Amino acid sequence: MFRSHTCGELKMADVNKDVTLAGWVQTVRKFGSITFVDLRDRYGITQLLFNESLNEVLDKNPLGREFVLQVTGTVSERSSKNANIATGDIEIAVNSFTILNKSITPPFTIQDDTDGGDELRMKYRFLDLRRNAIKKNLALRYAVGRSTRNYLHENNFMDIETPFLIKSTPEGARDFVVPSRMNAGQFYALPQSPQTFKQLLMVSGYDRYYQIVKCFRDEDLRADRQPEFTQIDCEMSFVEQEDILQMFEGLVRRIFKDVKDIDYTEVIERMTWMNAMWTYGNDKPDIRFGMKLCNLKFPSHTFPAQTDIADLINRADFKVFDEAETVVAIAVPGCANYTRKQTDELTEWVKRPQIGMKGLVFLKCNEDGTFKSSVDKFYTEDKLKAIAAAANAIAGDLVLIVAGAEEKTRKAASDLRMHMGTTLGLRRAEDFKLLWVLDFPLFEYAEEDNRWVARHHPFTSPKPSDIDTMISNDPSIHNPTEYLKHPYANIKANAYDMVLNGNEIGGGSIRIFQKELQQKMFAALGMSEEEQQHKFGFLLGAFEYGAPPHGGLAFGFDRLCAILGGSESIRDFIAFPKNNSGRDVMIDAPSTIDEKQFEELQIRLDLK
RNA sequence: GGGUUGGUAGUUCAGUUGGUUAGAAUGCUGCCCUGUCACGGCAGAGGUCGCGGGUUCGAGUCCCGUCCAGCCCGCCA
Repeated sequence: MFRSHTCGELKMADVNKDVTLAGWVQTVRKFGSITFVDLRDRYGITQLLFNESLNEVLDKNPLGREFVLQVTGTVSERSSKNANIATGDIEIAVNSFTILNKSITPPFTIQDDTDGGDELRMKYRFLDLRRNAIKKNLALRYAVGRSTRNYLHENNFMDIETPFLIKSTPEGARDFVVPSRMNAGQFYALPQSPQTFKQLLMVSGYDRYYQIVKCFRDEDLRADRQPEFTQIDCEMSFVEQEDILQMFEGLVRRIFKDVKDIDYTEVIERMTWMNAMWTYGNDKPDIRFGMKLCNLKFPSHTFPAQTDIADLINRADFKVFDEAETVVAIAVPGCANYTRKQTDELTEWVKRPQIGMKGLVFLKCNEDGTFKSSVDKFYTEDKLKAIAAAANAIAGDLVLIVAGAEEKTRKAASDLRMHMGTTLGLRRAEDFKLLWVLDFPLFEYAEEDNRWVARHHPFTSPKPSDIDTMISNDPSIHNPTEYLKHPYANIKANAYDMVLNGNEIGGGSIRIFQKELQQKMFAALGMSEEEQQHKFGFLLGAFEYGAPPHGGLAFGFDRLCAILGGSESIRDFIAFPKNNSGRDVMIDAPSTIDEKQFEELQIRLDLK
């Protein structure tokens, strides 16, 4: 045995015990003839005391940071204690030591507040992983995984592995492809999700399946997106939407309890997609704070159930509003005293290409009951008051108004709302609020191909009440400019997303389980019968042998961990992540391969 | 594909209006130090200012291009 104890467990009760520890040298503090060494391992840090007699040996064998050291000694009470670490009451009076391995000087400090930048930390990830900050994140990830497995196991779910070398599918994200040597000229694809396999398992009767599984998508990356990521993938048979929502509310509550010791007992709010877009301009709203959208003007077809209040702003000779398709306001609490500089900064913020607005109208609701706006010359004080009232602004609020094309403006209003929420400190990392978004549209219109694409995926079932509409109508779009009038535009999906603090953490749907409806779906997406057979013949075939009604969902495991850990970026919740360009800078992948490998694959490289 | 911010010592950064020998902190090396725990003190080493081109008497600084990294938009069924 290299050690009798870890570096995190010795306490006052262990005083006078003879122990052997092994770990890495965190710091060396020399005081003439005595030396303190902090020894670190996965469990903590223990202070070692090298006394006068050992110091001479130490001088001949000097220790450096990250040396691997084994020491034997006696646990003793410290004369001055350190309340900051768990073992701070004791130290080890070292009798003998062995340097198990040396280390060259690390390129950055192995500390909570390391001096290393992201790029360097990624290149030396094996050193970065020694840091507490990352260790804590990986421990949290492990805890989320354990909690998930326990809950699903207790609820009769069975973990079944599905293959990674599968078939490329046309819909959805770009596939990562793998050439087949034994089938020259043919390629596997890595799964974007185990979707069809878990549906086949339902056909096979494994009525509660789960897997914590890697998925692969060859798309551009973000702080919260990696080319390979992990999903908690679940599927259930003989269920309706409500059964699934309840089962996985239970899972999330269990995770909150196990991992964060939070009793999330409150009712999880539910909102239709239409309502989310109307109220927040966003299909994954952060509902921890207000600042709801006030729709001053909107195209009649987008929200048919809503009352038009455009008269409030129209025909005031203010061209921006008169000509805009959509005008949306938000009331920012307590910001009426914003200076010209601050409002100018907000204007610049919405004019950035990422937001793309032409400008920003603001209306200050002063504490004294007066109003001051950037459109004073177009609107009377009474009108301004009415607009402020419509936006639910009270004295002291700053009303921000954006105008333009529907989708862009709604998104800008949502982005502005989130921006102000962050600015005002209303988005605290340790406050958690869950939300279900329901009734997504089943289809989206793809202008470039003049056809429908599945908003979720092509296996999603329409709402039961919309099945008839789907079957009895021709999906083809004869008049592209009026696609919104096509019956398919209004079909709602039996799909649901779980949203946490403005992040989509999971999503799923009740699936189509009848062959005919699935074929209708494929046809609606512009797939010929031959294509359907070629790409999904196995699924259609399986549906002929008694497929049960089923549905499921998948959680984004990395993202869920990051949010629970209070981070926007998922990278530090993944042991070996990739950078923005999909590179692993530690192992330097991707990389070129040998000519011999190309020969075996019968592939010739001909880069454009 | 686009926007934006950055690239200067091992590391994290500062660097004025274009002007003498490019600085700080930290890390590293050496010496001193018996109670530190961000130990302290003294001394020292350490730089192709990402790369290429241009403007200029003179460029870390200005211009053009390019590469790399971070964040965002598009994209992500």
